Amino acid sequence: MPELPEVESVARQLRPRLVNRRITSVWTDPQSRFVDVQAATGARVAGLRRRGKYLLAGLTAAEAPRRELVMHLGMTGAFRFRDGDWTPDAYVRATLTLDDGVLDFRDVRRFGRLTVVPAGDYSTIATLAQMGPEPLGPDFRPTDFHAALRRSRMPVKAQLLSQRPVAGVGNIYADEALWLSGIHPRARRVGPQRAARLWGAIRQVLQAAIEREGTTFRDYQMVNGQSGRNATFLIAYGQQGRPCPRCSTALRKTDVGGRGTTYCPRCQRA
DNA sequence: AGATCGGCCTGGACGC
DNA sequence: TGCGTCCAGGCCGATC
Repeated sequence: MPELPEVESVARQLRPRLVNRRITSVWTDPQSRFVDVQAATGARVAGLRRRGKYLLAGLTAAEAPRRELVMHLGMTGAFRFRDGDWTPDAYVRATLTLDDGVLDFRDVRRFGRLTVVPAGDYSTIATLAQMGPEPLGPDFRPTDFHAALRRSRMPVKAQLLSQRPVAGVGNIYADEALWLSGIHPRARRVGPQRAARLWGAIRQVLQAAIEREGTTFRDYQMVNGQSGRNATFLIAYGQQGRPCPRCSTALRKTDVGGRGTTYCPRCQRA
């Protein structure tokens, strides 16, 4: 489940090997969620950045308007270069041939997406178009965050997963941040003080996870094939039945907005 | 227009 | 052993 720290780790490994390369040909699996990726053929990759859980590669080509290759890893997406230890793989859904190598997009469950759009035009990608501020950037401020949470009556966890109040938080880090800030995932009203605590908790759990190159719970792998090291540091996500480190109450698993949710029934308050 | 819910997709865990 | 069922969940689109 690649969320912001996982996608950031992928971006850091992908960037030096993709930027300034020319894409000489493109292959995509017709059964997967790919749109206009052929339009990347012949272009040069001018830059690679992360926005929430998306990777955005700027593309330049002679006699053509600027475009962007938008990449989302879905649940099981991973990029791998065909290096020395490469072997054929039935789960490769797309291949970008570069002027100096071959980059595969492997995705067992086909939730990943690759799309080429006019540069900056995300109108066909609603989640990206409506995405909230980067949680580790200067535009993410406690007061604005509180105001954003007040604009909806959905449970706070569902709001986080919507990507609108803040970018890049998924199921793992939502559970972690809500535990850290002592807020019940089903809370529908979060006051300014609790919003500020959640603001800080989101930044804290994401920053720590980036430093450990993400959480590998099942499938997530970096471009070099390695796993992230954050899984053993999780306090809430997937830890149902274990004692809460704050109050020793057994963590409970429930369902919020159709997503598995683990929380402390005693010290996370609605 | 916002909220809700089912569908997508596959492998793995589990029960009988 | 083998089969069936359920679960994981980011995002999208249909529907209310």
